[in-house]
Formats: sequence, C-alpha cells, structure tokens
Amino acid sequence: MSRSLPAEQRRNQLLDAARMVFARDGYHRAGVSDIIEQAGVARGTFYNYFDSKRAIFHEVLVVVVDDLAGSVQPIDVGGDILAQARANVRAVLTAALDPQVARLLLAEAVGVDEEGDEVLRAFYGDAVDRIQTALELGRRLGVVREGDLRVAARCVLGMVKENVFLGALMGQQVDPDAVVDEIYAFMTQGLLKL
Amino acid sequence: MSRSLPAEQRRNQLLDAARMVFARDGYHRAGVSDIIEQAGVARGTFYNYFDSKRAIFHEVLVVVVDDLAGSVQPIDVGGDILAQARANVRAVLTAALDPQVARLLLAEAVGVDEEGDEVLRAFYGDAVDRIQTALELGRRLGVVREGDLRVAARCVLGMVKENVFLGALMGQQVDPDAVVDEIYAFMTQGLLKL
Amino acid sequence: MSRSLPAEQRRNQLLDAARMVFARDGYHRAGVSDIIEQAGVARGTFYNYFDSKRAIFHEVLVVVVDDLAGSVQPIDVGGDILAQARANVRAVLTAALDPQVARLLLAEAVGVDEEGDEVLRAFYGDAVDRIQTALELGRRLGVVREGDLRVAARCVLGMVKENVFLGALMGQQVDPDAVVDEIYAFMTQGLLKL
Amino acid sequence: MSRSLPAEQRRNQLLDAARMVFARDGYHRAGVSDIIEQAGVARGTFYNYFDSKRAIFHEVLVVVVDDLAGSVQPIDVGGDILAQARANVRAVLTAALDPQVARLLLAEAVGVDEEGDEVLRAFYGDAVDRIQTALELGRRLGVVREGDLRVAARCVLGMVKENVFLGALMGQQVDPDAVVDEIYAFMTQGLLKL
DNA sequence: GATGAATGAGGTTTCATTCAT
DNA sequence: CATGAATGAAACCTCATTCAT
Repeated sequence: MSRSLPAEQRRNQLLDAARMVFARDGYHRAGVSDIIEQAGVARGTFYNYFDSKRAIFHEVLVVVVDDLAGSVQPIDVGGDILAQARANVRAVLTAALDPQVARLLLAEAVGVDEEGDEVLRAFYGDAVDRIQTALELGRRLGVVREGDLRVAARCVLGMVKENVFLGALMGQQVDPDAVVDEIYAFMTQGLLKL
Repeated sequence: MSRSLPAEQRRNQLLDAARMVFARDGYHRAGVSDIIEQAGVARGTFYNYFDSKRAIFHEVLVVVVDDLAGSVQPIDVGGDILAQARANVRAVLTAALDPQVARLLLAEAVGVDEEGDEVLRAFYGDAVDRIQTALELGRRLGVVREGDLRVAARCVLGMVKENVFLGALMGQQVDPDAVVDEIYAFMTQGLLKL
Repeated sequence: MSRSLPAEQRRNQLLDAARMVFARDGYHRAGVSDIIEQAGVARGTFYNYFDSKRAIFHEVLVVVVDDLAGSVQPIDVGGDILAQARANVRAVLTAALDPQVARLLLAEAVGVDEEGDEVLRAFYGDAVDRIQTALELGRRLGVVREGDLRVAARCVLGMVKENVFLGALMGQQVDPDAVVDEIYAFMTQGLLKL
Repeated sequence: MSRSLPAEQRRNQLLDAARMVFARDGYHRAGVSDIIEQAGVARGTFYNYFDSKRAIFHEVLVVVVDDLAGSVQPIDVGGDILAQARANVRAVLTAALDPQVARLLLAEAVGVDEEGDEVLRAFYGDAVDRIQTALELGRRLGVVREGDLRVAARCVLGMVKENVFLGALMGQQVDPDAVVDEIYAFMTQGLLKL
C-alpha cells in the first residue's frame, strides 16, 4: 500500500512503469496487471489517474515522441550546417537506439488505435517536414542538389529509422558512429560511381 | 452453408480472407469470427484447416513475405546493372505499396509472437544481405564506392521502407516512380554538393 | 476406403474398435475420431451404423456385461457346490481382470448417461441377485450360516470387485489364484478368531 | 452481484458449490457455468480463485478424501479392538454414504486426469495399507487368522465400498447398521459352514 | 486518495453430428 | 453403402474496467 503521494508524482510513477512494460512486452501483451505491479500500486489506483490502458499508452507515446523530437536542434544558418545536421542525426539515432524508445515508435504504436496512429503520423510527418525544411534551406544556400526534396527527406528519415529498427528490434549490432558516417558519406557522394 | 470444396481451394479462400482481415483490422483486433465471416464459412471449418488464429496469421505472413521476396530478380552481371537494380527497387516498392502487404510487414507482424518476429527478422535480414551482396559485387566491378557496405545496405532498405511506410500506413501520397528516381539520384550523386 | 462389407461385420468392426478405444482412453477422452481411425472407416460410416457416440458406448457396455455374466455357470445342486462357487469366482475374476473390461465396468460407465447407468445397475443388481440366490440355496442346504444374505451377497461382490479394481485401475499386481484362495478362506473361516 | 468477501470464505463458497455440482452432474456434465450459478458469482470471480475447472475439481476431491480419511480413528491397542474396528467401519460407511461423497469417490474422479487418478490411487492405497496394518497387528495379537493379509485387506475395503456403491449410486436402500453387522459377522464367522 | 474483489463481454477452441456426393 | 468436408452449439478462459470500502 503506497502512501498518498502528490498526484503529479503518482502519475509519473505510473507512466514510467507503463513505458517500461509497454517497451518490454508490447502493447497487447502488456496487461494493466503488469503496469500496476511494476509501479507497486493497486489496480484501482491506476484508474484514478488514467481512463484506460489505451489512455496511458497514448500518454507514454506522447512523452517518448516529445523527448525524441526535443533532441533535434534547429539549424543555425550562421554556423557549420553540415556539422549541425550530423549532430542532429547522431542525437536522434542515439536516443532512438534505446530499445524502449525504438519498440514504442517502430512497432507497438502502429495500429493500436486511431489516436495512437495520429500521434505517430504527426511525429513522422513533422520529422519529414523538418528534414525537408532543412534541405530546402540547403538548396537555397546551394549546398543541396535539385530533386524531389520531400522524397529525399523521407529517404533520410528512412535511413535513420532502418538502422534503429534493425539494431533495436532485430537484434543486430548497430554502431551509431558508423551509421552517422555512412549516412554522411551517402549524402555527400551517393553510393555509386558512374 | 458453403459447398464442399477441394481442400487446397478452401485453404486459400481462408488465407485470402485472413490476409484481408488482418491487413484491415490488425492481428489483435481481428477475430476468427471476422475471418470466417469474410470467408463465408462456419467456425469449425476454420479449425479444420488451421490450428489457431496465430497459425493462419503465420501462414499469411509467410505467403506475403515470399511474394515480396519473389519480386526481386537476381542481378545478371552481363547486363545493365543499374537498370536491374532500378527494376528491383521499383518492383519491391510497387508490391509493398499494396496496403495489405505494407500493414502486415510493417506493423501487425511485429510482436505478435516469437515465430512471427522470426519470419520478419529473416525477411529483413535476407533483404539486407541481398542488397549488401549486390553492393559488394558493384564494389568489385568498381561501380560502388568504398565504405561500410552493410550500413549502406541498411540505408537503401530504409529508404525503400520509409516511403512504403509513409505511403501505405501514414496515408501520404507516394508515387513509385518519383521514389525510384529520387533513390537513384541519391545513390548516384548523394544529396549534398560540397 | 473400406470395401463394402456385410453390415453385421462392419458393426462388429466398429464395436471392437470402440471397446478398445473406450477402455484405453475412457468415454470422455475418447473421440469419435479415435474410433473411426482405429476401425479404419470414414466418419460418415460410423453414423450409418450407430446413432451417436453414446449409442455405441451403450452397445459396447452391453456386450461386455453379457460376456462377463455369461462366464458364470449356474450351480448344479447335485455336484460340489463349493467347488462350483470357487470356479465361478475364478472365472469372473479372470474375465474382469482384463483391463478393457475392468475400466469399462468400474469407471467409465458410471455417470455417462442414464441409460448406461441403467445397464450397470441391472448388471450389478443381477450379480447380487444371483449371489444371493446361491446363498439362499446354500442356506437351505445348511452350508450357509444365517444373516442378511442380501448384504452378504453385496460383500462377496465387493470383495471380487475391489481386487479387480485395484489390479486393473490402480495398477497393483493381482494374482487371481491368491484372491480366490483368500476369498474362499474368508468365506469359510471369516477373518477373526474370537 | 455478490458483496466483497474474505478470500477464504469465497473460496469455500466456490468449493461447496463445486462439490455439489460435481456430485450432481458429474465432472464432465458440470460446467463452470453451473458452479458459478450455484455460487451466485460471476465467471471472472471463479477464475480469481481457481485456475481451471480441473483445479477446483482437484481441490474438491482432496477435501472429500481428507474428510473421509479423517473419519477413521487409529486403533488403541489397550482398548477393545473389535469395537474400534466396528466404529471405524461404521464411521467410514456413514460418511461415504453421502451421495455427494460417494459419487465423487467412486465414479467421477476416475479418469478425469492423471492428477485426480493419483489422488484416488493414494487414497485407496492408503486405505488398504491401514487395514492391512490393523490386520497385522491383530495377527500378532492372535485375533486374526493367517493368510494373505493384503488381499484380505482389499476384501474388507471391497465389502465397504460395494455397499456404499450400491447404496449411493445404484439407488438401493442401504442400512449402515445392517452392513456393519453383516461385515462383522462375515469377519468373525465367514459365511459358510463346512 | 488508495484499495482489490468482483465483474462479464468477448475471445479462442472442441467435437459430435449432418448431408451432399 | 461409404465418404469426409462442413457445421455450430457450447465449452473454457482472459482481462480491462468498476465501485464499495
């Protein structure tokens, strides 16, 4: 029996437990029982703070997404743009390689419900938008070639995501620096020599 | 009441129904009830052909994965390698943009069970292997630059997957040809001018 | 696909299979599938000969009960009565120690349905009646002491049944001759010396 | 909707309901539905206290077996041994003549599953052991004749069981005292006069 | 605010039985 | 007469949610 706690603190306690459980077991395999056990809280208490299992999942997702989005720094045009882009890729990659984060963003969140899909859609849409904006900026600065920059932005996102995915979900070893280097090389030289 | 059918045909009828239902509702939301309703068959009939919901899902997954894997042609060194690579990317992309396929491969199959994860792991692992092999071939032929070809292979896979993902799952419009063109450009020139 | 057979023969084929399966697995664990598989006959064929699983069980039970009842010889007053009684006990005991028979009579048949209970009730009732009749005969001949001969008859039946039960169902080794000897001693001397 | 109850009490309520239902309908005909209806409790509540239908049956069986075993008093060598044996037989007989008890011990428990069989096997095995021990004691005291005391013990058990069986299951009227008297006479004098 | 026993709709699976071929 | 695919009622069990204490 937990002593009465400030509401905010109890919520966070539950959110932390839920994130861990969802990441470990996935949304469907995780039960409310697992979350409250992890949090050391009674069943009824859970429903004092969250309306449903879906609701807490949704909140967990928002937190994770916000954290990840927050790891990206806006690009300062005055500075070394490439270095900033590199730093951003590296930051995102490192944050996303946390297995908890990866699982939530890549696997469990899709298809749970409409709301969850919307969060993801917004997140990835936003990510593509940001990359595209950066590319357009680069285009104007003359450091980005011409082309369909929206698709290009998706490609960049895809390169990052896939390495996260294979690393965190498929159990392959992934070295963030190697990935950053390779993506950098890819972006500067492409892959093929004609 | 369905008439008696050759076993093979009934199995396929059920597999088709299941693929549609799983793609539409996801593994967890889909019930055996939905599958048999879709197939117009009694509950018992389902269990005459498949051991469980998981079992039919597994078979659906294998079929989809095999179809997709089968759409890739081995590269003939004698011919135009780039054209063949382009054709392969285009073929996979087109096949995967089918929303049923996309949903199964990208979302629903992850985390259902160990077996399903294994099918996916094998599939994506195999895909990376093939791309890497092709890149190594290109390297020996002198058409591929140096670098960490495994990570590069993941990047290529990621570019394809992300466009499928955003197109089929996130509801953004995706034009296969634009994607192929852009990936091609990406591979030949990179994205940045230094 | 079995060739067409004389009806009688097909019935017996099914009855034999059923007896074996019921004795091996028990009524509830045995499925119609097991019976037809054992008989090497199609599912529909089964229902050409028997109305239901219960019906065939009922017939099996009747056959077994009749066989066992038939192993008892009426006592010839002119001959050695004790010897005849001994022979009867021995015959019944030997027949009943067949595990198939034992299981059907002692365990599986009780509680399957009203009809089955009726068959058993009739069988055991008849057995008690016969023993009682024999005892009454003995009483008139002066070789049986006074007492409640109905209860005594039940006791005799119980002695036999228990040894069968422990032997066939509980897996204890039972030697028919030792049992006959002991029952004989029991009947002639009792167990206690006052 | 039942009010919340101490766990122990709810368990017992369910055990009682289950014993009644199993005795009335038999293991296979009884559904969890019948038990919860009898107990006036929701389906989920049942599974809060027992893992499965088999599990509760097993517990019911153990309780019944323990009760019956507990009705037997160890024999005090200092006292009137025969009287104590008589009292034991009478106690067991009376307890076992309860139709609920009889049905569970004689019919429904056999063949439900391995565990249940094991409980019965242990129970009857133990009963025979105890009787045999008592007989051996009597033998040393000189009040029991020579012979195969194990078989003799089975015979005694059989006499008791058969009268219970016929009384409770086969619907014949059974008077405990008449049975005790007759078994007593049987043990002291046997049945036959030579 | 915290508790946890109780709930019951809904899921998966079984298997005796039918009937068109 | 034999076949076996099809049937569907009914069984068992899960787990997100409620609510009286």
